[in-house]
Amino acid sequence: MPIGKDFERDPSEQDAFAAICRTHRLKLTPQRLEIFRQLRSSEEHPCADSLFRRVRRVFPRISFDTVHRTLQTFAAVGLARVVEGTGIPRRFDADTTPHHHFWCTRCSRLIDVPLEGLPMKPLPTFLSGKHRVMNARLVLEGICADCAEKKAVPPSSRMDGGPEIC
Amino acid sequence: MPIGKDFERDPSEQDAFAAICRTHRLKLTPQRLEIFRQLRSSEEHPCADSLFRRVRRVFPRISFDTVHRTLQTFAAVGLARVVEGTGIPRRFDADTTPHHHFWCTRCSRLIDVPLEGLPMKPLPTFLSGKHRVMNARLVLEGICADCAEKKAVPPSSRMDGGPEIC
DNA sequence: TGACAAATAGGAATGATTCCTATATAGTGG
DNA sequence: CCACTATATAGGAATCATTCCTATTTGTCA
Repeated sequence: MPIGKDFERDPSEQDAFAAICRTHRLKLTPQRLEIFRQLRSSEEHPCADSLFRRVRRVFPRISFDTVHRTLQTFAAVGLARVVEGTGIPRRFDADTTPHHHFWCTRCSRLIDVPLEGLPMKPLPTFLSGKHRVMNARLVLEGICADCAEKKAVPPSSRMDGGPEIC
Repeated sequence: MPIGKDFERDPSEQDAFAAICRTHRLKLTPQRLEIFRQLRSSEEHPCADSLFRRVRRVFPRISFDTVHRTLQTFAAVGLARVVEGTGIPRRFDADTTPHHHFWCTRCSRLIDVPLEGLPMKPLPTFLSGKHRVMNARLVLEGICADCAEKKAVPPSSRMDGGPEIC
């Protein structure tokens, strides 16, 4: 979905981004603006390294960490979304019957969600008549009840050495 | 969903697993059986390292690689599913309006899927009245049209050095 | 303008995953 | 039951994404 093109040519682009930054109390740095521009103008759901290579053409001294961290910031304030690659180690399920999962983004716990809660339509065999669909994953993200309770207690202070996250 | 307990006590467990292995032309090794047992009897969607630590109690000399590779094999033949952590680098999307994605498991391309294709019900605010839901991700997995075409050509033999996966 | 909190650059450290190679073993046919 | 072969395993090394650390720089606000 090409949101990018119009935004790119819009002379008030910087103003718009400035407003968004102000809303989220983010400092308006030229690096951030460029990272945002590049992300907005790309349609292929880029990874941090891909954006790093592009932004580096404008800011040759920018570090990968800055790009990566900025993207995380964008995701945290709702300026972007993480589509794939949540960063946690691969998690397996022996139950191959259709069901969904809830993922606690704080403790990484995964909880089964039966289909009754969120019934899914039969998957299309082909997307746009071209791409073959083999499988689907629906993950609800949020904070589990346990984490909501003990939100003030950092994991490192737990007596049992912290939760078994997987 | 506790599939595990019954299976664990079932004396024909080994026979069942042997049959499955035969179907998929996998050799029936004691390591594989034990990994399968442990995965089946766990309800927390474990990662490879967690299973490695458990299986090691039975096979002290087993290597992490064996556990990890075996889990991948199970996923490939449908004996297990990968719930989270697809192993690819984080991918970002500046389009935060509700939509889904199709992920080509061969070339890692991500393609937008508009809601019209698979309309999603409004998300529950709380799951089981306890877990707060903030977001949802629906990813359809499969093989994209491009990859289906050039299936016989390994990526390394492409003249352009392979696709830009992100 | 000056002070301060936040952000950046650069590099090092971490952690998951994959690769490599020698050895072992399950499955198969004689 | 034996030998053969393809497959699987153990162990360690290499790779790759991500995160951490620290000194320096820079927006922002008074």
